[in-house]
Amino acid sequence: MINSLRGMNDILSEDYERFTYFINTATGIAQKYGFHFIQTPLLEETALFKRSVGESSDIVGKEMYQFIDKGENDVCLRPEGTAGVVRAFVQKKLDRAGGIHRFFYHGAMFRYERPQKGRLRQFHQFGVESFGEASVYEDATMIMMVGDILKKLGIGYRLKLNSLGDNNCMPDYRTKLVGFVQECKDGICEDCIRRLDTNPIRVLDCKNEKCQELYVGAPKLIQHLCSTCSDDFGTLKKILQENSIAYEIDTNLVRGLDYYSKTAFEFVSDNIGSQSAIAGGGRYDRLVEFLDGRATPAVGFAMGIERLMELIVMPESKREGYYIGAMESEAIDFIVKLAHKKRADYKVTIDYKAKNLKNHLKAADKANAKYCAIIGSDELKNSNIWVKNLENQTEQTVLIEDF
RNA sequence: GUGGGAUUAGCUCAGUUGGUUAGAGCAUUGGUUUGUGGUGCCGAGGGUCACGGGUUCGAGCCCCGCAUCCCACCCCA
Repeated sequence: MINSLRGMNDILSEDYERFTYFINTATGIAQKYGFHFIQTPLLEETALFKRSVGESSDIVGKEMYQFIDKGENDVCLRPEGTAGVVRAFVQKKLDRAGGIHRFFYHGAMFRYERPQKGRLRQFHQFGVESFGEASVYEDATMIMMVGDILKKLGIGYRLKLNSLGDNNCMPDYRTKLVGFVQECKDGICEDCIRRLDTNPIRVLDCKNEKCQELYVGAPKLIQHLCSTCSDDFGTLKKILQENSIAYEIDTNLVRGLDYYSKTAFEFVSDNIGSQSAIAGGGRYDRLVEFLDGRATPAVGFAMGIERLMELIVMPESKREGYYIGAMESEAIDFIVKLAHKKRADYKVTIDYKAKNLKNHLKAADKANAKYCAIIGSDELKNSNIWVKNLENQTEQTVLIEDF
């Protein structure tokens, strides 16, 4: 027997119901916010992710499905969605068109990691990206959209918030932080020593307790923001408060992708094990430029569909359509015809075997049909059909032409 | 990539110190004397005990390897 690859799952039956329910819900809400669907390829040039996600990130450093194709191109299965959307945005020259462009997408992402609950090698994300709007109101709108989606799905969450500063204040802060960490270099872990060179900000969310103890007195990012960043962060908090969205400031929230600036946020759930992040996003005003576009402010987020699926509260399934059966085998051909006609407008389940009424009712119930329609010897004689409403238990016999 | 646990029917799980033919519930399926379900009763089918080796008179059980899942680290959605 050939099995699926490690960390790659089939989605069917109940999982598929949840999956599509999520996609439909999220899509509906994104459209209400004025976003448009975009689909980008699963395979992209490796350089795209190296330049956008960043070589210092774990994603690019060790988790990419990277290979050389038959044309000797260095290509990669996408590990995340933003890079491809930005590439498309620049390629279609929308950066030069001006105005605001808002997109949403969903699809498979690939990361070569050790799988566990809520972490797969092929997983699915739903994400949105907004280009051309520098206002922090757009950041708040993103957060509200995530909040709306989670609320509609019945999912509880905590929202973590931070600001990463911009070109003005981040470099100064980074220098200060590096200075601080150099002072306690003897006590920190190997990873943090490496981070000092590659991406010093990332020491802040080091999980090592010893490191965290040493960093307690480290300079805090949000205390070193320039006035623009600081004002925007204040405005963001105000907007969230006014819209009744609870948040907690997490000065160590750095996020794993290099392209974020200013607003960074993460939605976490306490009910799905250690992989607790269910959505994450933020502002990335410099990424379009990095990818050879005209400088364009941008902000976005992504949600992990598999992690969300465990938390979704599904609406009650309602009885739907018809179950059609016969009690005499001579009637089978006729009910096949009837079902064909009825399927133009309704979901129809049909049984090809003649059975007694009790068995048909059982089967109709199992099929979750709203009506059970049966033709027996009486009905055959009188050209009518017996129909029972399985919800309210009313029944009637009607002429075939009225069915 | 490193460490730990698990793997028995379609699903959830029992299975004694190694000892005949490996069990249960749910699901599937058949029947249940006259045409009424979701909730009665009686039956049936379904297992290479993950896979590959080894020890033993004898292995679901012990040993080694391997695959997958789960947990932790790492990281993230």
